[in-house]
Amino acid sequence: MDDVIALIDMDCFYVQVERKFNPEFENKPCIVVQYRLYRGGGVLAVSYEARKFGIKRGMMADEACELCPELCIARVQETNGKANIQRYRDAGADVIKSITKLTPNVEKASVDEAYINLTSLVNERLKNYGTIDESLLENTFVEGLNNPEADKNLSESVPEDSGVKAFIKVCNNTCINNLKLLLGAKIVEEIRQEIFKDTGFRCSAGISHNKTLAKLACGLHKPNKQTILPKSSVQSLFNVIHIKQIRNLGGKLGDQICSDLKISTMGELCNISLKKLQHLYNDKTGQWIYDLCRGRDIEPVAERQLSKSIACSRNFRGPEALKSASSIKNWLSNFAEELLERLNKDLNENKRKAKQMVVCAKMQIKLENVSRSWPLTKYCKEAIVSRSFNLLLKFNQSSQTSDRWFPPLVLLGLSATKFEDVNITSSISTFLVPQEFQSNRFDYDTTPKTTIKEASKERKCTSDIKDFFEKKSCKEPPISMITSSNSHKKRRIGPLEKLWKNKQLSNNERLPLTGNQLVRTDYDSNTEGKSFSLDSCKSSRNNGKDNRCQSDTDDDENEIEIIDILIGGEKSEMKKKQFEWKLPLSSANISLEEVDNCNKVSVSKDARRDSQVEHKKGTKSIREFFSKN
DNA sequence: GTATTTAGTGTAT
DNA sequence: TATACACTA
Repeated sequence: MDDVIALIDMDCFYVQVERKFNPEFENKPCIVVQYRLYRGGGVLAVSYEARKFGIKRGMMADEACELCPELCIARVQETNGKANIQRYRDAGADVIKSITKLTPNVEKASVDEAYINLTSLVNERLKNYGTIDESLLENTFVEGLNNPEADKNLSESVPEDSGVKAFIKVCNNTCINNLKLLLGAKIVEEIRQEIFKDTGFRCSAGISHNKTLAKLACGLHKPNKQTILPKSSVQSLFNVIHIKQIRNLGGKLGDQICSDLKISTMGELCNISLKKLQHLYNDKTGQWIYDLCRGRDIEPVAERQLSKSIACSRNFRGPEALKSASSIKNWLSNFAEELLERLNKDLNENKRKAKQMVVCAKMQIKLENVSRSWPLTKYCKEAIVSRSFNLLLKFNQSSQTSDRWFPPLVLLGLSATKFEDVNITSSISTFLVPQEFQSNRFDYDTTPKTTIKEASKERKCTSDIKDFFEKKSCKEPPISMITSSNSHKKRRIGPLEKLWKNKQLSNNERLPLTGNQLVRTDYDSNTEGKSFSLDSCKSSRNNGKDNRCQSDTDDDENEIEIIDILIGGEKSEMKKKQFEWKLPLSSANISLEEVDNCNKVSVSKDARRDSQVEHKKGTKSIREFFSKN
């Protein structure tokens, strides 16, 4: 309850995005529509000018046009006979990126909404808090202290009393939590300005102590405004708020509550005993409702700026219902194609790969929903199409010798989930680690990396790597000098090596290596910074008591750090597993080769096994090399 | 004759 | 884990 949570909600987001492409839509009643054959298509977003005509989201476009003949209509792009909302996804990602510049505690809640946990930022500011001037909160309202009545009979140019002045007074005299909300609102004003500066998009916001209250507050003043909801105003607000207006109560549960208890407001819900709620709904839900109507909600803001799944589906209603195996296969192929395009874009931008695929369908008979899933091992269209089709075949009641399919499908879709990091070092380590110790024994990091902060870190690394390999005539590659105390020469560290070092910097602990010869890296100036050779060198280590590798020189120390990362030490450490290098490496080499006019990475190693030296070499494209598997 | 659609998250079993 | 379902914008 001492937390400060904000919800940012983009105002009629799709309309704003379309206005960027069609500036003539600015300041006019405008809607965004998807499809057109049936009654002009469905309305997805409505500008505030158009809302005055009574146009609502979910209406059909023909209906909307009747309400406002001069309505501007933007249509969602279509690819392969299916609506494609990538434009809005990309715009949404830009907004998240902008917010994340100020704080990483951002949860993407939908394509146009994000929760922000401002608690630590606010506590920072609290330390050197002087006063906050009303003029810094121009677009802020305070629920319960504002006075909408004040100007009702006055001219429109007189603004409603926002309540900010009164709230500042309250903050100075009373509760620290109100002051926190005030500081939070100041930060949100800044965030909203930043979003506008970066993207040109306007948004509304709510500032309160939890997600549910922030969401409710956000809806109180729109568009391009923000609202503080202090704890002291919650109960009186709840007296006029319908149960179904509250987040997560807008569906069947909300209906159930209203009809079971013959009530309609959150205030009334407060009069119901915990026991009764738990009896009607189950212990967990009952407790949750009991807390919620008292303004309590403990759901944390998850630090997550990327989607957990990427999906692609379409309805086939009425006559469109899919009635043949070939049409189903065709659509699966379209979906797989779109999905793979998005998955590859995601892989590039966010360095992660989906590990599970789900095919879902709704059958016309009984409108029964079904889904089947399988482990996704490679991004391959044909594999996805045949696997999903074969799984669906089990629901086909027609003879499989004919093309006829029964019951017809009214919905079909594919969804990719269970994302895992593709780690830059992992492919190198997978190669260097003997086969028999890979897989189970050596499970790379599977903690989801879904924040932009981390993703952009990775992105930066990739471009360094690309630069490293792609600059064909780089006489003096960007070099950082490392001096060693007792070494006779200065070692030059090229960008790729630097990258590994940088990764190490974020990792305090190191991995114990046992019974190994360590590998040494040298920068080869003759090849203009394009290759490394990794030679064996002598080094001993402290036997496990200390996690650090021992070495005689600073130089060795640096090298060992690099090698730790090379073999995936960082990842093992995170999983609290100890990695042992069973086969001593005598040498390893990473280099760039030109094959078929393409730059390829070649990695080779010599490992000693039963006094035999085993030589292995592999060549991959740069992209393959840096992706997992 | 039909008809919000599509894409997400979270929970229960 | 697999599947179904609820809820949301």
